[in-house]
Amino acid sequence: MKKMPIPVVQRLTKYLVYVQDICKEDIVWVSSNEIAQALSLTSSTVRQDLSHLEISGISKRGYETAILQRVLCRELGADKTVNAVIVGAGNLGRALALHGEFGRRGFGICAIFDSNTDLIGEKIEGIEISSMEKLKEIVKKRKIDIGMIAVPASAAQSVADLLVSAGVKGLLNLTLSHVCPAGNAVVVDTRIIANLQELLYLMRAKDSIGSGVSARKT
Amino acid sequence: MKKMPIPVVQRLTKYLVYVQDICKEDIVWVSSNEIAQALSLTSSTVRQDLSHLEISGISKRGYETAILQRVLCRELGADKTVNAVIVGAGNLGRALALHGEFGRRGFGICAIFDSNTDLIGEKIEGIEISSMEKLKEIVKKRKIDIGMIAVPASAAQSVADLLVSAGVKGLLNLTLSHVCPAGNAVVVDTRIIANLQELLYLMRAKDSIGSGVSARKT
DNA sequence: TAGATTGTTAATCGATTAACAATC
DNA sequence: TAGATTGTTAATCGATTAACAATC
Repeated sequence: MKKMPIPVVQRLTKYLVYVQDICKEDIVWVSSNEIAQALSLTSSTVRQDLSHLEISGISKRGYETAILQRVLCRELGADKTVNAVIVGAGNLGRALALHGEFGRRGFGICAIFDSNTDLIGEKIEGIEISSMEKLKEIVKKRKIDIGMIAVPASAAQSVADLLVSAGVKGLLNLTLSHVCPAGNAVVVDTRIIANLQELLYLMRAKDSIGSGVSARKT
Repeated sequence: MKKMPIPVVQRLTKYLVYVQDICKEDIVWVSSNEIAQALSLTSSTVRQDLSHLEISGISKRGYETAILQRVLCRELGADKTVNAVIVGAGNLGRALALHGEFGRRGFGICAIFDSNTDLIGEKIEGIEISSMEKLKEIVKKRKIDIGMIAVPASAAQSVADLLVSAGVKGLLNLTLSHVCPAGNAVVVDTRIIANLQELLYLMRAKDSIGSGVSARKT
């Protein structure tokens, strides 16, 4: 029951989205095979993953969608609101603040910080941009758990350190550079640009566009 | 030399960012151990990964940063510009269009599409928002390779199908729902929200915040 | 009952780590 | 030369897949 492997956790987040969808369509039962089909997985993987949860399926029917949704929510912590702040009020930071999905998923953006003093006081979605000097105070006072780093790559590490010293427990790094997990905070990278490069590699691997480097060896 | 595992490709993108950084600082040599330290890896992993590349290090010195950078660029296709379009001119789509990092990394945003006719004609960073009806034509004419999906989750699959039928070879899915790879296009998910849930799980696993569900079993 | 689907164990597959000879 | 670092092989570790008895 304890300590799921990361790949399992990542798939659970997919199951949750899918199950929420079909719940809305009033589908009551779902089998491991249906989940697998919908998410391009195998039913074996799905059953293996779900075995980490406090849920039992029923032969010939599968899993009750409502229960599955509830259990997944609880396991992923999606049933509680978590307080987060965004550092960096550039395009990315703003998009995050404006992106309604966070709120819907239980992530409450409590504040936005930026080092550009011209921006201080401006409001985004009702959330005021504050100065970096106030970060520590606000994070402490409002019991912020998560900091999202949306600053230029070169500032990422110092912002991470500041957030952790202010008491944040988890960091979402939207930068493309590596952030060393200071203290015992956890860091997860979003890696949008790395994802694009990964995509490019997969595309070329598939039908060998480009490069044309014929593995000269011997 | 062919077909690297995905985890290796993902790390190569990190190496590239790091090596570009230290190149700018005029550092000429870097050892597997230094790379490992900087990116929270082991030197063994780094050497294993670099063995997939057409590069040789030198005992006692390591790898020449300039060469390493060049080889990584080539391997990841980061040395050529790739044409991409964004579908969805909401907050996320706009942030992507405005995010200079794409351009700097060789991803040229050629067009933005949206189904909201009120937005057609508006310009973002000099790129005009076009109607969905023009997608096929523009993708074909401008030889677009990559489509970024920044629409509501419910529309993701149909947008994906449209992009693929227009000739796109790769899809970056910014939605939180699963996109089935149509045709032989490749899909990579960014999963920002899933990343947040993963982060939350890791945070709780670390110092057991929340849940408090004591694995009742037997 | 017959057939479908779970839950779980065992087998396979793949990735990471360790170790060490080669080499600069 | 001595010591550091590569490149690579082998060992370990972990995740996915296959298989199948249990069960509804």
